[in-house]
Amino acid sequence: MERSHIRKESDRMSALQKPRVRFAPSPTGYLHVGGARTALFNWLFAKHEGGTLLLRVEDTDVERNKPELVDGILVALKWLGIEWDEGPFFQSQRGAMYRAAAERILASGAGYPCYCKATAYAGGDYSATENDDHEGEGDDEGPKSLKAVACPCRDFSDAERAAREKEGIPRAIRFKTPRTGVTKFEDAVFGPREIQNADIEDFVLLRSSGVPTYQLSVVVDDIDMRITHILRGADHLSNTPKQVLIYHALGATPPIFAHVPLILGPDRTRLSKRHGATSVGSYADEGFLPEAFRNFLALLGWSTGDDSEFMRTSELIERFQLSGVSRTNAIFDRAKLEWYNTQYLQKPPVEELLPFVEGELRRAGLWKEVWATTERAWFAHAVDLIRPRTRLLTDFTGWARAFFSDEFDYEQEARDKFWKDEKVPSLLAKLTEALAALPDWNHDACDAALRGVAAAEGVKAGLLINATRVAIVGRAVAPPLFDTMVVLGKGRVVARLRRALALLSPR
RNA sequence: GGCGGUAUGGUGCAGGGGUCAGCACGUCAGGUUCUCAACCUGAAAACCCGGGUUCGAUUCCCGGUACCGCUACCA
Repeated sequence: MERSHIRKESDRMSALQKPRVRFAPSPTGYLHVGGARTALFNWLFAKHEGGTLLLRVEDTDVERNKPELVDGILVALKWLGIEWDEGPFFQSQRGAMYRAAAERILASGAGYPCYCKATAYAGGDYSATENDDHEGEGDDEGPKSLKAVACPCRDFSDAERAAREKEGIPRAIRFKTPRTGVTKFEDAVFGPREIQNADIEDFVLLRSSGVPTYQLSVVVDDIDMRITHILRGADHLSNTPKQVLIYHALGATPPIFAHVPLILGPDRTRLSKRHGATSVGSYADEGFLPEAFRNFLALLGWSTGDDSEFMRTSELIERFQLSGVSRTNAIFDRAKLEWYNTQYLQKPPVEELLPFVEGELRRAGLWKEVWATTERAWFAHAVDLIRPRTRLLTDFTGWARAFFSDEFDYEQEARDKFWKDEKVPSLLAKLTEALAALPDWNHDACDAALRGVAAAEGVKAGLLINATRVAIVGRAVAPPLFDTMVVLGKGRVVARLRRALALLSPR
């Protein structure tokens, strides 16, 4: 795997070789929008280049990981339409490989055993002044007020080590970072990077428990899995030099890095629960379409260079390039997301939308099988009529519920607004008779019947139209009335008018 | 504190040594309509600050500031 000759071999073929990328979530929570965006970029890049996407679960931290969360992450990725070609692989099952790598580094002299009690020699404040950390966010504790200093074990003699081994003191393995020189690497987004080795501490590779740290396991896996490009959050930018050091210690050539800027909340702080929904699952539940979400996410930190905004997934894939990735953190703008959702609800052919509406109706327990078979045309027609006014899939079971069920409420504001005229009951009664007598049920016939009643009663058609809308769909806001009547059908319209009349004139 | 990164309207992105600094979302005001959405018209709204370099900087360089990240036997 980390054999350098194999590595060189693949480098020689790199021009012909398709990229291999990976998305490597850690199961410490649900899939959040930042992770989703990283996954999306990896996927778009792989698709664009005809490469391969791997999924790797980074679950080396026994304390923090919750295996039951893995499934939720996979489900969220699938919802997003991101499919991986290989994996998922679990780091928790690859321990032997990491331990072997750590031992190799130790043997080569690039690492050393550390017998300190875990974090025992950490000391000193980052700052005397900035200890203003507000508690309560739960997610990021950790000794952020402590600074690691050089470990004394680095300079132990063989005798000193032997003594501790004999005592049976647990041993971690640290990287012996050179005290001089610089470490360089290339980042496709941030450009060439160079940092002083003196600024890199002797980080731990293998915990005293024998479990590897992130720094070691990523590198070992990325080498083993022949990853060619690492696309990940910019929060890893400062860690990269450490990893480059490990690559070298293992005799491997580092891949190309591409760090993507972070996504922040509206207050420019790291996105967290306090900003509202941050998990992609919650957006699915709220009624967002995966393609809309993808389009929105893709343009967070990436652009085509021209002013393209609405791009179907195929176009995203076609146009995605690392060179278009921005270096500035982006803020998650829900209003824009909603705009994208309306676009995807309204622009594509109705057929594309049908499965999603079906799903929504099923969730609400309103789905009827005939809509998939004998009444499919009706269903498509209804959806097409409703969708110009929708922002979320849940609108289909929300304000548009009356199209799919006879059980619906009369919205209070709608009644107050359009039923308040005292002529409404008698108007609706006359209209009911007129409609019931109609031989043909179509847009123009309904239109003529209603306007006839309005004219005969000396009222504006709008008054009756609005009152009728409330009567048959229970809402002030709904599609044009006569179209609605046609979709609902004569029987239901008349029945609903009668029901409304009963409500209006209680005995 | 140290190290690193970033800085264009409220937001997401363009742009670039000389432009009326562009697009989109959002906002506001009109128009249209049977409600609402859509649609049409119009409006307000930005190059962080200070030094350089230059005939000329929003653009290039340096400093400051702000923000973000890393600084864990977390990832």
